[in-house]
Amino acid sequence: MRKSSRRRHGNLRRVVLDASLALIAAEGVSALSMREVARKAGVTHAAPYHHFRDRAAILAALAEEGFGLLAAGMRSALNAIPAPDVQQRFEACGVAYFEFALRHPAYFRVMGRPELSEPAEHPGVDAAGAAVLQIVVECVRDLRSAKQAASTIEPMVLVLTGWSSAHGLATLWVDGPLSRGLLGGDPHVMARSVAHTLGDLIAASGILERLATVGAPLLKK
Amino acid sequence: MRKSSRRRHGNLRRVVLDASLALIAAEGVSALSMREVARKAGVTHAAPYHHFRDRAAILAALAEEGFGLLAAGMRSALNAIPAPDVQQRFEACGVAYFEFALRHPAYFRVMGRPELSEPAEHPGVDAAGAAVLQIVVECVRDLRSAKQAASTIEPMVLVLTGWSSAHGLATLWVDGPLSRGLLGGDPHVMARSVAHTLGDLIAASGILERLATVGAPLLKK
DNA sequence: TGTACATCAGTGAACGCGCGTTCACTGATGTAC
DNA sequence: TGTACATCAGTGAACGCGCGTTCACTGATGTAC
Repeated sequence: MRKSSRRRHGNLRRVVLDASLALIAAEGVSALSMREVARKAGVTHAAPYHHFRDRAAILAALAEEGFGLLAAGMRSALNAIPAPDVQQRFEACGVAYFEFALRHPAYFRVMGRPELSEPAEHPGVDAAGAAVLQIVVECVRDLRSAKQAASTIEPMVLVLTGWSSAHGLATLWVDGPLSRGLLGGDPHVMARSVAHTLGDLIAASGILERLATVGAPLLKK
Repeated sequence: MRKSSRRRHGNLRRVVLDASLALIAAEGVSALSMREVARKAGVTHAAPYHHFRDRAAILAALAEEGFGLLAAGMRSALNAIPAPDVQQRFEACGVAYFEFALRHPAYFRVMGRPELSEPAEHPGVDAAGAAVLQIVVECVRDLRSAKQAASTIEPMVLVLTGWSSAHGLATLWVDGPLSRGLLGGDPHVMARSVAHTLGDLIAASGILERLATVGAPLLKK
């Protein structure tokens, strides 16, 4: 490639974003620096300044893009399931959320640390995040008409569910949007509500009697 | 304070750890540098090297300490509830986990990013983390004998529960111990298991019929 | 179609800064006698 | 109790490095005529 052909890149904004994603996926958000990303993009370290004011601007662009992709993924997962199967749609919603994180760890990392994108200066980020939450709300709303029986649940899966809920709520508070008033609640009440919900669900589902027989071997360990 | 009185600190290891916690709580893990922490500890920038080999050694010490505190908090919460109340104990377990994160955000941040403490060089960290998981497993094991009826659950709380579970599982995979083989499973199976568990529990609990009447106003919005 | 010109994305040198790490040092403390 | 000495935690100077940011510049591209 001749030196001259690198002028008037035309595409640098996208190239910088992709290079940032690669960097963040490989070494974490803290590895993202203007100079390193320029290096990875094959461009002088001052070039990205023509497209992004600073590091936070790159992160904000990635966060907004990521929320858009996540929302699209969840909507597409939901569309693949007939409207009457509300429980499967609810489950698909959670699965899609996780699958997104698995497929796009760099986006997920940036989205999970809203303080890095200086939300006050980039309102689009919060708006894109709110759109995702809206999907979850719709899923739960749809659940109101469902009536299905519980199947067998393995104890270690119950452990994982409980752990995920607790860890997720904690993360959403400590490093996420909950502490910034998203659902506008007291964190202690939230914690007790979620824990109590899981407990109630477990108790009312009749799963406990089955655990005694079906799941016993796994918990022996 | 005379200059001479600062010699033979005697306490610097603890002071450095506390200064690190303050730094991490205020500005995140990436704000922790050897020089900044020394400055905050009121000591020359080379002094901490007599107690910690490098930055990772400080983080490893914090992570191990944090897991110990979390385990102690969970055990103490469990001990406050009579053994027969297994569902309340299960709920208290999740609440204690969250309360820990709320009270000790700096510890929680470090614990949630195991790669920073170079676990290969600091095996005590993983051991301390495993001890916490063991407590959750015990809680679920105890649940096998419980039989209680579900009370009323608010729809937004159900949203929060689902969101927390999905976000928690995703975080535990992307930036946490799950991807390092802790429960030794395929992530896609894990995601489907957790989602299906929640769905099953919701369906089997009979909560759905009640949502139609009790929770309707909240979902209208 | 061909030419002259304006634009502005990318260049490369330069600045000051905080960082990690090393090193010979020094002096407060604890111990042996 | 008093003295001499060994220890080693903390000092402060020094090194090289990558970073963010600025700046005058330059030359490929698009447009007007």
